[in-house]
Amino acid sequence: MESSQQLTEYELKRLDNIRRNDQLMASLKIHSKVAELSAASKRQRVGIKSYKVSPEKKPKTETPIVIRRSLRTRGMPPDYSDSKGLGDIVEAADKVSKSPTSSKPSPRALGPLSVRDAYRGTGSDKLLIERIMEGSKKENKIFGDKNGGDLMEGVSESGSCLELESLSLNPENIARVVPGKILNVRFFPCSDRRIIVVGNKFGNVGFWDVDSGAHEEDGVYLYHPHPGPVSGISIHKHSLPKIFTSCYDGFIRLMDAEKEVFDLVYSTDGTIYSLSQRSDDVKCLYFSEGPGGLNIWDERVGKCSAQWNLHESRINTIDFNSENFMATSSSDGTACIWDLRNIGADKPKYLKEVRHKRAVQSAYFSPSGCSLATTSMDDTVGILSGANFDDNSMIKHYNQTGRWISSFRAIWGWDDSYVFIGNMKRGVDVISPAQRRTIFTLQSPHMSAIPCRFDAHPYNVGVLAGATSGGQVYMLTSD
DNA sequence: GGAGGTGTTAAAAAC
DNA sequence: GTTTTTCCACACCTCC
Repeated sequence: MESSQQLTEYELKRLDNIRRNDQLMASLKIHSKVAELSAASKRQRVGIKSYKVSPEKKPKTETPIVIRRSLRTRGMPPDYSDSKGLGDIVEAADKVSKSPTSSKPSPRALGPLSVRDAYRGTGSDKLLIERIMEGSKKENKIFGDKNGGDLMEGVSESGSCLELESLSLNPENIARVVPGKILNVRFFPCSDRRIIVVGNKFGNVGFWDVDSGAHEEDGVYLYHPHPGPVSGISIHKHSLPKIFTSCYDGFIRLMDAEKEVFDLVYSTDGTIYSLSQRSDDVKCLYFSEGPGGLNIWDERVGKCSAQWNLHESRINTIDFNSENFMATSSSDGTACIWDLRNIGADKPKYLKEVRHKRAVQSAYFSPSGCSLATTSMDDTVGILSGANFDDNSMIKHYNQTGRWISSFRAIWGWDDSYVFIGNMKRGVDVISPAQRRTIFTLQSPHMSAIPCRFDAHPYNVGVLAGATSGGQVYMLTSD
């Protein structure tokens, strides 16, 4: 064994650096996060696609190391007057850092974060960035040719476009994309490719390029752009290289694959619970903030163009149909439909309200826009349909997920025939709104955890992504 | 009425 | 293989 006297000056200096880095990391409380990610990478099973974490990587500008305590975590009500857009960020950072009582975020942490610095993988993410850019160029060309129209493969004019019995899980289509609980899952809106984006409770954003073919990274890429749980992911069909993500800690970032940066779009002391965009508007972001607030961020003016208080408690989802209607679901036990042309600036008035007995986790419009599906902790899935959404039916569905599993959210398939929702027996329940009952349950021996959050591929009928609270993603297909 | 405490639940991590 | 840990939902209970 070498004694310290035999160490070279360089080695001593290096050990000293390591010791000081350890102290710094301990003081910033990120040791646990690193250990967690390293441990997770050791545990992965052979044969299952998984993220791989680089243990050495210590980025210079790491957002998560900033101890940033929001008003909420300090037990104080949110101060909406302090919400800052991009134009005011430097000023906001200065103001906070001068405060003697609050912890001091680095102003750099409030700026853009390079994709390279946010990356946590072992290999290169060059292939992913290339794939995203390729997909974007192709989609933009298609939309240019088709004058912006949507094209869905396999949709027939009448009846359902999907044979339920053919929906299955191929063991090849399983990947561990991030560590921990997934809160959001989205397909990249690209017609000839399956790229799945997820956000987890640690602030990671993971990508799974399903059609990548076998290579070192398994097509799985892990980033860490946020300090807290990722509450929303939005990728507009007509603005493809741009991936918006929001987090509980009050940040909205834009991953621009072209610029290779996670830009900071919006920052607030409030909690951001959900994020959405309208299909006919690429310039505005709709997001929920604090207990019941809903804001519209307008990119053209660089600030919020509207701020409403629509609910008594947090807004869990925001969705739109093509008729200027917006649906919100809230933990106050209601879901509401709003007419955006006539919402009322001061005292917003809903067009329709659905009352559940407990918190409402989601409210999504059907593909036609004529129905609404709500999911509530009161063990029902509500279907609102008919003229003026006057018909309301409540379908029994067990939704008690406990605290470790993300709450269930019923989503629509590729037409108005079916609604998909997870169940506690590691299956996917299919509800028929017409029959007002669960008509089918998809189960697979390969599904080792409960799929709780879903997304239907926007162009490929029968391609359904289910995400679990252990970081796994299942891609069901109907081949 | 609201602050504070607790039970629920499944999967990963640790043993 | 078994036990421990996770802990940013929510509902329900008690106490003040």
